[in-house]
Amino acid sequence: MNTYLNKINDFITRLDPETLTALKAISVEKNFKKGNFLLRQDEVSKRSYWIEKGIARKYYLNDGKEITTELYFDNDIAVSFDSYCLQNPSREFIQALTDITISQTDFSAFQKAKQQFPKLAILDLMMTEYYAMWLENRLFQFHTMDATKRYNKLTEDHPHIVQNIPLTVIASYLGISLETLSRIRAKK
Amino acid sequence: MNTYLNKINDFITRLDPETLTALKAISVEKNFKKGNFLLRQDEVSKRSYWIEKGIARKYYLNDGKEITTELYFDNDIAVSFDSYCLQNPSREFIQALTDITISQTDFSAFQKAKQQFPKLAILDLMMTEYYAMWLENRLFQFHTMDATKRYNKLTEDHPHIVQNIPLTVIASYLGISLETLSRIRAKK
DNA sequence: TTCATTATTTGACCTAAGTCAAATGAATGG
DNA sequence: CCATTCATTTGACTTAGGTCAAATAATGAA
Repeated sequence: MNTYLNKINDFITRLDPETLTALKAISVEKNFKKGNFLLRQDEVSKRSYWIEKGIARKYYLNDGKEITTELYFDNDIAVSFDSYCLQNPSREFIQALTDITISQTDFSAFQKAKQQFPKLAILDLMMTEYYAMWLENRLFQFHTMDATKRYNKLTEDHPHIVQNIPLTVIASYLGISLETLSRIRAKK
Repeated sequence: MNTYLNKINDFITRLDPETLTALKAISVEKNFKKGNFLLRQDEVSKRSYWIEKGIARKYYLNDGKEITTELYFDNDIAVSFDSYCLQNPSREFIQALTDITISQTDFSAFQKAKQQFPKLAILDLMMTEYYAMWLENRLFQFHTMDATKRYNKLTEDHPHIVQNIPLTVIASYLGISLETLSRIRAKK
Protein backbone atom coordinates (compact mmCIF):
# COMPACT_ATOMS: atom_id res chain seq x y z
CA MET A 1 0.00 0.00 0.00
CA ASN A 2 2.76 2.39 0.95
CA THR A 3 4.28 1.55 -2.40
CA TYR A 4 1.38 3.32 -4.00
CA LEU A 5 1.90 6.45 -1.90
CA ASN A 6 5.48 6.52 -3.13
CA LYS A 7 4.27 6.19 -6.68
CA ILE A 8 1.99 9.18 -6.14
CA ASN A 9 4.82 11.20 -4.66
CA ASP A 10 7.10 10.32 -7.54
CA PHE A 11 4.40 11.38 -9.93
CA ILE A 12 4.07 14.76 -8.23
CA THR A 13 7.79 15.46 -8.13
CA ARG A 14 8.07 14.60 -11.83
CA LEU A 15 5.25 16.90 -12.92
CA ASP A 16 6.21 19.46 -15.55
CA PRO A 17 6.72 22.99 -14.14
CA GLU A 18 3.52 24.37 -15.71
CA THR A 19 1.33 21.76 -14.13
CA LEU A 20 3.08 22.15 -10.80
CA THR A 21 2.66 25.91 -10.90
CA ALA A 22 -1.03 25.53 -11.73
CA LEU A 23 -1.44 23.21 -8.75
CA LYS A 24 0.33 25.57 -6.38
CA ALA A 25 -1.66 28.51 -7.67
CA ILE A 26 -4.91 27.02 -6.36
CA SER A 27 -3.59 25.99 -2.94
CA VAL A 28 -3.33 28.07 0.23
CA GLU A 29 -1.64 27.33 3.52
CA LYS A 30 -3.65 27.72 6.73
CA ASN A 31 -3.50 26.98 10.45
CA PHE A 32 -6.12 25.59 12.79
CA LYS A 33 -6.09 25.43 16.58
CA LYS A 34 -6.65 22.14 18.37
CA GLY A 35 -10.35 21.34 18.57
CA ASN A 36 -11.37 23.63 15.72
CA PHE A 37 -13.29 22.42 12.70
CA LEU A 38 -12.04 22.35 9.13
CA LEU A 39 -15.50 21.24 8.07
CA ARG A 40 -18.82 20.89 9.88
CA GLN A 41 -21.80 18.68 9.25
CA ASP A 42 -24.24 20.14 6.67
CA GLU A 43 -21.59 22.32 5.08
CA VAL A 44 -20.55 21.53 1.52
CA SER A 45 -16.93 20.39 1.34
CA LYS A 46 -15.57 22.97 -1.08
CA ARG A 47 -11.90 22.22 -0.51
CA SER A 48 -9.53 19.39 0.26
CA TYR A 49 -6.92 19.65 3.01
CA TRP A 50 -3.39 18.40 2.74
CA ILE A 51 -2.15 17.96 6.31
CA GLU A 52 1.32 19.46 6.55
CA LYS A 53 1.75 19.16 10.30
CA GLY A 54 -0.51 17.91 13.06
CA ILE A 55 -3.35 15.46 13.56
CA ALA A 56 -6.99 15.65 12.53
CA ARG A 57 -9.98 13.36 12.31
CA LYS A 58 -13.21 12.94 10.40
CA TYR A 59 -16.36 11.77 12.18
CA TYR A 60 -20.13 11.78 12.12
CA LEU A 61 -22.86 11.56 14.71
CA ASN A 62 -25.15 8.57 15.05
CA ASP A 63 -27.73 8.63 17.88
CA GLY A 64 -25.69 11.43 19.44
CA LYS A 65 -22.60 9.23 19.41
CA GLU A 66 -19.47 10.12 17.49
CA ILE A 67 -18.18 7.63 14.94
CA THR A 68 -14.66 8.48 13.82
CA THR A 69 -14.14 7.39 10.23
CA GLU A 70 -10.61 8.52 9.61
CA LEU A 71 -7.51 9.81 11.37
CA TYR A 72 -5.14 12.12 9.54
CA PHE A 73 -1.42 12.59 10.07
CA ASP A 74 1.33 14.41 8.20
CA ASN A 75 0.89 14.21 4.41
CA ASP A 76 -2.60 12.74 4.54
CA ILE A 77 -5.44 14.34 2.63
CA ALA A 78 -8.51 15.20 4.66
CA VAL A 79 -11.82 15.54 2.87
CA SER A 80 -15.42 14.53 3.34
CA PHE A 81 -15.35 12.47 0.20
CA ASP A 82 -18.95 12.23 -0.95
CA SER A 83 -19.63 15.83 -0.02
CA TYR A 84 -16.57 16.87 -2.01
CA CYS A 85 -17.43 14.76 -5.08
CA LEU A 86 -21.12 15.51 -5.19
CA GLN A 87 -20.93 18.98 -3.67
CA ASN A 88 -23.66 17.98 -1.26
CA PRO A 89 -23.91 18.88 2.44
CA SER A 90 -21.54 16.75 4.48
CA ARG A 91 -22.69 14.29 7.11
CA GLU A 92 -19.18 14.37 8.55
CA PHE A 93 -17.15 16.79 10.61
CA ILE A 94 -13.41 17.30 10.14
CA GLN A 95 -11.69 18.45 13.29
CA ALA A 96 -8.13 19.30 14.33
CA LEU A 97 -6.96 17.08 17.19
CA THR A 98 -3.79 19.11 17.65
CA ASP A 99 -2.80 22.52 16.34
CA ILE A 100 -2.32 21.88 12.63
CA THR A 101 -1.01 23.40 9.43
CA ILE A 102 -2.72 22.45 6.20
CA SER A 103 -2.61 23.36 2.56
CA GLN A 104 -6.11 23.67 1.15
CA THR A 105 -7.09 23.28 -2.49
CA ASP A 106 -10.30 24.67 -3.87
CA PHE A 107 -12.67 22.13 -5.44
CA SER A 108 -13.90 24.09 -8.46
CA ALA A 109 -10.47 25.55 -9.21
CA PHE A 110 -9.09 22.01 -9.18
CA GLN A 111 -11.88 20.83 -11.49
CA LYS A 112 -10.95 23.50 -14.00
CA ALA A 113 -7.23 22.81 -13.66
CA LYS A 114 -7.83 19.13 -14.43
CA GLN A 115 -9.33 20.08 -17.82
CA GLN A 116 -6.33 22.19 -18.68
CA PHE A 117 -3.65 19.94 -17.24
CA PRO A 118 -4.59 16.31 -17.87
CA LYS A 119 -1.87 15.10 -15.52
CA LEU A 120 -3.82 16.57 -12.64
CA ALA A 121 -6.70 14.29 -13.56
CA ILE A 122 -4.31 11.35 -13.40
CA LEU A 123 -3.07 12.58 -10.04
CA ASP A 124 -6.61 12.91 -8.75
CA LEU A 125 -7.33 9.40 -10.00
CA MET A 126 -4.31 7.96 -8.21
CA MET A 127 -5.26 9.63 -4.95
CA THR A 128 -8.83 8.42 -5.26
CA GLU A 129 -7.60 4.90 -6.01
CA TYR A 130 -5.47 5.08 -2.90
CA TYR A 131 -8.46 6.13 -0.83
CA ALA A 132 -10.62 3.33 -2.26
CA MET A 133 -7.93 0.77 -1.43
CA TRP A 134 -7.71 2.22 2.06
CA LEU A 135 -11.46 1.85 2.46
CA GLU A 136 -11.37 -1.74 1.20
CA ASN A 137 -8.68 -2.48 3.71
CA ARG A 138 -10.68 -0.94 6.53
CA LEU A 139 -13.68 -3.08 5.64
CA PHE A 140 -11.39 -6.10 5.46
CA GLN A 141 -10.12 -5.43 8.96
CA PHE A 142 -13.64 -5.11 10.36
CA HIS A 143 -14.61 -8.42 8.77
CA THR A 144 -11.57 -10.44 9.73
CA MET A 145 -10.22 -9.02 13.00
CA ASP A 146 -11.75 -8.77 16.45
CA ALA A 147 -11.46 -5.64 18.59
CA THR A 148 -8.13 -6.65 20.15
CA LYS A 149 -6.49 -7.38 16.82
CA ARG A 150 -7.74 -4.14 15.32
CA TYR A 151 -6.31 -2.22 18.26
CA ASN A 152 -2.96 -3.98 17.99
CA LYS A 153 -2.82 -3.33 14.27
CA LEU A 154 -3.56 0.34 14.79
CA THR A 155 -0.87 0.85 17.43
CA GLU A 156 1.53 -1.10 15.24
CA ASP A 157 0.81 1.05 12.18
CA HIS A 158 0.76 4.30 14.17
CA PRO A 159 2.78 3.86 17.36
CA HIS A 160 2.54 7.58 18.15
CA ILE A 161 -1.22 7.47 18.09
CA VAL A 162 -1.82 6.76 21.72
CA GLN A 163 0.24 9.66 22.94
CA ASN A 164 -1.79 12.21 21.08
CA ILE A 165 -5.37 11.10 20.74
CA PRO A 166 -8.03 10.65 23.44
CA LEU A 167 -9.20 7.06 23.89
CA THR A 168 -12.78 8.02 23.07
CA VAL A 169 -11.64 8.90 19.58
CA ILE A 170 -9.59 5.74 19.18
CA ALA A 171 -12.48 3.60 20.40
CA SER A 172 -14.93 5.15 17.99
CA TYR A 173 -12.40 4.72 15.17
CA LEU A 174 -12.05 1.04 16.03
CA GLY A 175 -15.82 0.66 16.19
CA ILE A 176 -15.86 -0.35 19.86
CA SER A 177 -16.96 1.21 23.12
CA LEU A 178 -14.61 3.21 25.29
CA GLU A 179 -14.92 0.62 28.05
CA THR A 180 -13.98 -2.25 25.79
CA LEU A 181 -10.92 -0.36 24.59
CA SER A 182 -9.89 0.30 28.17
CA ARG A 183 -10.17 -3.42 28.94
CA ILE A 184 -8.12 -4.37 25.89
CA ARG A 185 -5.39 -2.01 27.03
CA ALA A 186 -5.50 -3.32 30.59
CA LYS A 187 -4.76 -6.87 29.43
CA LYS A 188 -1.39 -6.07 27.85
CA MET B 1 -25.80 8.15 -5.29
CA ASN B 2 -27.71 7.05 -8.34
CA THR B 3 -27.44 10.63 -9.49
CA TYR B 4 -23.75 10.08 -9.89
CA LEU B 5 -24.26 6.96 -12.00
CA ASN B 6 -26.44 9.03 -14.30
CA LYS B 7 -23.73 11.64 -14.50
CA ILE B 8 -21.26 8.95 -15.53
CA ASN B 9 -23.65 7.60 -18.16
CA ASP B 10 -24.23 11.08 -19.53
CA PHE B 11 -20.51 11.57 -19.72
CA ILE B 12 -20.06 8.37 -21.70
CA THR B 13 -22.83 9.10 -24.18
CA ARG B 14 -21.39 12.58 -24.77
CA LEU B 15 -17.88 11.37 -25.47
CA ASP B 16 -16.47 12.43 -28.82
CA PRO B 17 -16.50 9.64 -31.46
CA GLU B 18 -12.71 9.17 -31.39
CA THR B 19 -12.61 8.57 -27.65
CA LEU B 20 -15.62 6.29 -27.85
CA THR B 21 -14.04 4.29 -30.64
CA ALA B 22 -10.81 3.98 -28.68
CA LEU B 23 -12.77 2.68 -25.70
CA LYS B 24 -14.66 0.13 -27.76
CA ALA B 25 -11.47 -1.00 -29.46
CA ILE B 26 -10.05 -2.29 -26.16
CA SER B 27 -13.22 -4.06 -24.99
CA VAL B 28 -14.42 -7.57 -25.80
CA GLU B 29 -17.70 -9.26 -25.07
CA LYS B 30 -17.66 -12.67 -23.36
CA ASN B 31 -19.95 -15.19 -21.70
CA PHE B 32 -19.52 -17.17 -18.50
CA LYS B 33 -21.57 -20.08 -17.21
CA LYS B 34 -23.10 -20.00 -13.73
CA GLY B 35 -20.53 -20.90 -11.12
CA ASN B 36 -17.50 -20.13 -13.29
CA PHE B 37 -14.79 -17.73 -12.25
CA LEU B 38 -13.93 -14.46 -13.96
CA LEU B 39 -10.99 -14.15 -11.59
CA ARG B 40 -9.41 -16.46 -9.04
CA GLN B 41 -7.41 -15.74 -5.92
CA ASP B 42 -3.68 -15.21 -6.61
CA GLU B 43 -4.27 -14.24 -10.21
CA VAL B 44 -3.50 -10.66 -11.23
CA SER B 45 -6.63 -8.79 -12.27
CA LYS B 46 -5.63 -7.76 -15.77
CA ARG B 47 -9.07 -6.65 -16.91
CA SER B 48 -12.24 -5.07 -15.68
CA TYR B 49 -15.66 -6.57 -16.37
CA TRP B 50 -18.70 -4.59 -17.32
CA ILE B 51 -21.69 -6.80 -16.49
CA GLU B 52 -24.09 -6.68 -19.42
CA LYS B 53 -26.50 -9.34 -18.26
CA GLY B 54 -26.53 -11.60 -15.23
CA ILE B 55 -25.31 -11.66 -11.65
CA ALA B 56 -21.81 -12.08 -10.22
CA ARG B 57 -20.06 -11.68 -6.91
CA LYS B 58 -16.64 -10.97 -5.48
CA TYR B 59 -15.46 -12.78 -2.35
CA TYR B 60 -12.43 -13.92 -0.41
CA LEU B 61 -11.70 -16.74 1.99
CA ASN B 62 -11.00 -16.20 5.66
CA ASP B 63 -10.43 -19.26 7.84
CA GLY B 64 -11.95 -21.28 5.04
CA LYS B 65 -15.11 -19.16 5.15
CA GLU B 66 -16.29 -17.13 2.21
CA ILE B 67 -16.77 -13.41 2.73
CA THR B 68 -18.69 -11.85 -0.12
CA THR B 69 -17.58 -8.26 -0.63
CA GLU B 70 -19.69 -7.24 -3.57
CA LEU B 71 -22.65 -8.31 -5.66
CA TYR B 72 -22.85 -7.29 -9.31
CA PHE B 73 -25.92 -6.80 -11.46
CA ASP B 74 -26.55 -5.38 -14.90
CA ASN B 75 -24.30 -2.40 -15.69
CA ASP B 76 -22.06 -2.84 -12.66
CA ILE B 77 -18.32 -3.04 -13.03
CA ALA B 78 -16.66 -6.08 -11.50
CA VAL B 79 -13.01 -5.88 -10.59
CA SER B 80 -10.71 -6.87 -7.77
CA PHE B 81 -9.79 -3.29 -7.14
CA ASP B 82 -6.41 -3.39 -5.44
CA SER B 83 -5.23 -6.21 -7.66
CA TYR B 84 -6.27 -4.18 -10.70
CA CYS B 85 -4.66 -0.93 -9.51
CA LEU B 86 -1.43 -2.41 -8.23
CA GLN B 87 -1.30 -5.35 -10.62
CA ASN B 88 -0.69 -7.61 -7.64
CA PRO B 89 -2.14 -11.09 -7.08
CA SER B 90 -5.77 -10.86 -6.00
CA ARG B 91 -7.00 -12.07 -2.62
CA GLU B 92 -10.50 -12.12 -4.08
CA PHE B 93 -12.42 -14.37 -6.44
CA ILE B 94 -14.97 -13.08 -8.93
CA GLN B 95 -17.62 -15.63 -9.76
CA ALA B 96 -20.71 -15.77 -11.98
CA LEU B 97 -23.82 -16.53 -9.93
CA THR B 98 -25.94 -16.95 -13.06
CA ASP B 99 -24.97 -17.34 -16.70
CA ILE B 100 -23.62 -13.91 -17.58
CA THR B 101 -22.51 -11.74 -20.46
CA ILE B 102 -19.78 -9.23 -19.81
CA SER B 103 -17.67 -6.77 -21.72
CA GLN B 104 -14.08 -6.92 -20.57
CA THR B 105 -11.53 -4.13 -20.86
CA ASP B 106 -7.82 -4.76 -20.73
CA PHE B 107 -5.92 -2.96 -17.97
CA SER B 108 -2.76 -1.97 -19.82
CA ALA B 109 -4.63 -1.01 -22.99
CA PHE B 110 -6.85 1.22 -20.89
CA GLN B 111 -3.80 2.78 -19.20
CA LYS B 112 -2.40 3.69 -22.61
CA ALA B 113 -5.73 4.95 -23.89
CA LYS B 114 -6.01 7.28 -20.90
CA GLN B 115 -2.77 8.99 -21.92
CA GLN B 116 -4.03 9.56 -25.44
CA PHE B 117 -7.62 10.40 -24.59
CA PRO B 118 -7.69 12.51 -21.41
CA LYS B 119 -11.44 12.12 -21.15
CA LEU B 120 -10.94 8.45 -20.40
CA ALA B 121 -8.90 9.46 -17.36
CA ILE B 122 -11.81 11.61 -16.24
CA LEU B 123 -14.14 8.69 -16.81
CA ASP B 124 -11.90 6.39 -14.81
CA LEU B 125 -11.80 8.96 -12.05
CA MET B 126 -15.59 9.23 -11.92
CA MET B 127 -15.99 5.47 -11.76
CA THR B 128 -13.39 5.22 -9.02
CA GLU B 129 -15.09 8.01 -7.09
CA TYR B 130 -18.33 6.13 -7.39
CA TYR B 131 -16.71 2.98 -6.02
CA ALA B 132 -15.14 4.91 -3.11
CA MET B 133 -18.52 6.40 -2.22
CA TRP B 134 -20.06 2.96 -2.42
CA LEU B 135 -17.40 1.63 -0.03
CA GLU B 136 -17.95 4.53 2.38
CA ASN B 137 -21.62 3.76 2.34
CA ARG B 138 -21.03 0.09 3.03
CA LEU B 139 -18.85 0.96 6.02
CA PHE B 140 -21.54 3.39 7.18
CA GLN B 141 -24.16 0.65 7.06
CA PHE B 142 -22.00 -1.73 9.09
CA HIS B 143 -21.45 0.94 11.72
CA THR B 144 -24.99 2.18 12.03
CA MET B 145 -27.32 -0.71 11.22
CA ASP B 146 -27.84 -4.08 12.87
CA ALA B 147 -28.18 -7.31 10.89
CA THR B 148 -31.94 -6.98 10.43
CA LYS B 149 -31.74 -3.42 9.15
CA ARG B 150 -28.95 -4.32 6.75
CA TYR B 151 -31.00 -7.19 5.38
CA ASN B 152 -34.08 -5.01 4.97
CA LYS B 153 -32.06 -2.35 3.22
CA LEU B 154 -30.58 -4.91 0.85
CA THR B 155 -33.92 -6.41 -0.13
CA GLU B 156 -35.29 -2.89 -0.52
CA ASP B 157 -32.45 -1.80 -2.80
CA HIS B 158 -32.42 -5.08 -4.75
CA PRO B 159 -35.83 -6.76 -4.48
CA HIS B 160 -34.88 -9.38 -7.06
CA ILE B 161 -31.89 -10.49 -5.02
CA VAL B 162 -33.55 -13.22 -3.03
CA GLN B 163 -34.88 -15.02 -6.05
CA ASN B 164 -31.48 -15.48 -7.59
CA ILE B 165 -28.83 -15.76 -4.93
CA PRO B 166 -28.27 -18.53 -2.34
CA LEU B 167 -28.71 -17.39 1.26
CA THR B 168 -25.13 -18.35 2.12
CA VAL B 169 -23.94 -15.68 -0.27
CA ILE B 170 -26.36 -13.08 1.04
CA ALA B 171 -25.40 -13.86 4.65
CA SER B 172 -21.70 -13.51 3.95
CA TYR B 173 -22.37 -10.26 2.09
CA LEU B 174 -24.26 -8.93 5.10
CA GLY B 175 -21.49 -10.05 7.43
CA ILE B 176 -23.67 -12.47 9.39
CA SER B 177 -24.01 -16.23 9.71
CA LEU B 178 -26.38 -18.23 7.57
CA GLU B 179 -28.40 -19.18 10.65
CA THR B 180 -28.85 -15.58 11.74
CA LEU B 181 -30.05 -14.64 8.27
CA SER B 182 -32.51 -17.50 8.34
CA ARG B 183 -33.90 -16.27 11.67
CA ILE B 184 -34.21 -12.72 10.41
CA ARG B 185 -36.22 -13.98 7.45
CA ALA B 186 -38.40 -16.16 9.66
CA LYS B 187 -39.51 -13.18 11.73
CA LYS B 188 -41.08 -11.28 8.84
C1' DT C 1 -40.10 -41.28 -9.40
C1' DT C 2 -36.30 -41.82 -6.33
C1' DC C 3 -32.09 -41.17 -4.21
C1' DA C 4 -28.47 -38.08 -3.19
C1' DT C 5 -26.83 -33.79 -2.60
C1' DT C 6 -27.41 -29.09 -1.36
C1' DA C 7 -30.06 -25.34 0.82
C1' DT C 8 -32.60 -23.72 4.64
C1' DT C 9 -34.58 -23.89 9.19
C1' DT C 10 -34.75 -24.68 14.09
C1' DG C 11 -32.99 -25.51 18.78
C1' DA C 12 -29.68 -25.18 22.63
C1' DC C 13 -25.96 -23.01 24.16
C1' DC C 14 -21.81 -19.65 24.08
C1' DT C 15 -19.18 -15.41 23.69
C1' DA C 16 -17.49 -10.84 22.33
C1' DA C 17 -18.68 -6.72 23.10
C1' DG C 18 -22.21 -3.29 24.75
C1' DT C 19 -24.59 -0.72 28.53
C1' DC C 20 -25.11 1.44 32.88
C1' DA C 21 -23.18 2.97 36.99
C1' DA C 22 -19.75 4.12 39.99
C1' DA C 23 -14.77 4.88 41.21
C1' DT C 24 -10.41 6.77 40.31
C1' DG C 25 -7.01 9.66 37.88
C1' DA C 26 -5.39 13.68 35.27
C1' DA C 27 -5.54 18.29 33.73
C1' DT C 28 -6.74 23.07 33.63
C1' DG C 29 -8.58 27.63 34.75
C1' DG C 30 -9.06 30.77 38.47
C1' DC D 1 -3.24 24.99 45.16
C1' DC D 2 -7.80 23.85 44.98
C1' DA D 3 -11.97 22.74 42.50
C1' DT D 4 -14.18 21.42 38.67
C1' DT D 5 -14.33 19.17 34.63
C1' DC D 6 -12.74 15.64 31.58
C1' DA D 7 -10.47 11.05 30.79
C1' DT D 8 -9.94 6.42 32.05
C1' DT D 9 -10.78 2.29 34.61
C1' DT D 10 -13.41 -1.29 36.84
C1' DG D 11 -17.52 -4.02 38.04
C1' DA D 12 -22.01 -6.23 37.22
C1' DC D 13 -25.15 -7.37 34.00
C1' DT D 14 -27.35 -7.68 29.12
C1' DT D 15 -27.56 -8.81 24.32
C1' DA D 16 -26.84 -9.53 19.35
C1' DG D 17 -25.18 -12.67 16.91
C1' DG D 18 -22.06 -16.90 16.55
C1' DT D 19 -21.40 -22.00 16.83
C1' DC D 20 -22.62 -26.77 16.71
C1' DA D 21 -25.84 -30.20 15.79
C1' DA D 22 -29.82 -32.03 14.02
C1' DA D 23 -34.14 -31.70 11.31
C1' DT D 24 -36.49 -30.42 7.11
C1' DA D 25 -36.98 -28.68 2.55
C1' DA D 26 -35.68 -28.38 -2.16
C1' DT D 27 -33.25 -29.55 -6.28
C1' DG D 28 -31.37 -32.24 -9.85
C1' DA D 29 -29.41 -36.29 -12.14
C1' DA D 30 -30.31 -41.15 -13.36
